[in-house]
Amino acid sequence: MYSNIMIRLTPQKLTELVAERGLKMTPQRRAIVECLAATRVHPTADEVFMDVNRRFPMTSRATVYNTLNLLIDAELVNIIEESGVKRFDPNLEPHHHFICSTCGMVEDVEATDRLETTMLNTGGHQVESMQITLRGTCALCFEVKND
Amino acid sequence: MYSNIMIRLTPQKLTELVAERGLKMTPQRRAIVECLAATRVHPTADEVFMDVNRRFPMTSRATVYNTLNLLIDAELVNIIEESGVKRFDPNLEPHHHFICSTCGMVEDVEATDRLETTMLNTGGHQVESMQITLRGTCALCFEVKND
DNA sequence: TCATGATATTAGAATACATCTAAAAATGGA
DNA sequence: TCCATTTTTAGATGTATTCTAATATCATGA
Ligand SMILES: [Mn+2]
Ligand SMILES: [Mn+2]
Ligand SMILES: [Zn+2]
Ligand SMILES: [Zn+2]
Repeated sequence: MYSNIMIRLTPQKLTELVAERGLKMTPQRRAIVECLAATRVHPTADEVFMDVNRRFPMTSRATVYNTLNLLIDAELVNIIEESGVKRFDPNLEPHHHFICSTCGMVEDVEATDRLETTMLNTGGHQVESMQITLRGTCALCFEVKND
Repeated sequence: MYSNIMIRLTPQKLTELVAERGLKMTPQRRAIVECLAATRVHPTADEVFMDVNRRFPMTSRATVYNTLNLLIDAELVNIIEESGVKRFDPNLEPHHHFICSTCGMVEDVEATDRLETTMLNTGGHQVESMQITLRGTCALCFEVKND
């Protein structure tokens, strides 16, 4: 379903980030990155917090938020906002998203060359990124609805 | 710059909404809708609150939020989330957005037929809408940066 | 017109998510 | 191992939004 050449945040990338910024490697940072690297569900900060605490209790929310913001700043994770919460995306491959209006599920949608070459008139602004969000009803919710 | 056939929220549409839902027409609702109908800046709830209060003091935040949510629910305004705040969009014409990473300005970008006919593989989900967000540096911020 | 019941508005409390603080703990190089 | 520096922590604070319940307004029809 997913190609294994997908560009992703990995624990190795954390090591590089820590090295090049003169930061320190800590179990919390490693646990947060391992959690992100292992998931495709675009977790919220709180979901990361709960997941990390399952394996490494007493990790604080502040550390989770600090680390997530560090990774955002280093462009090793992307951020998606939906219904007032931020979701974190470790998939670095340019891609888009489908969001289910019923269950809130966020799924990756492969980017096509056709759509990347934007024909949009952007009124003289410098465009640096393009993100497409598709909304609708996911296959599962659609099935449930027509039970 | 903007076509005048643009589909927009109008005070008349509020009147229809109020009628078909058995709601009441109030000065607050009218003022909020007039504020939205007159702007192209995609205001936040607080910006609507302040604008409405300039002409109609003592309007509460609760009423602004209630009315905005009523309009969202009736699909007479759309919502854009950016940096943890919701922005409200009375432009009902299908269109996209450019967001300046420097000043936060949100500007409409015309939708093209070419891009509307999505070629994306959506994994069997029912797609109901598609929204493109372009990010970058607006012309003004770019000019300031190269002063 | 006025009374009545339904709906809307209000100020402020409550909630949710995120950031900040400052004291304690952990890290890694000398 | 020591120590300066960085990180973590619990809880406080901030910010955006929703909730509450008392009061005000509206619209209907007697
Ligand atoms: Mn993704
Ligand atoms: Mn718009
Ligand atoms: Zn769903
Ligand atoms: Zn700008």
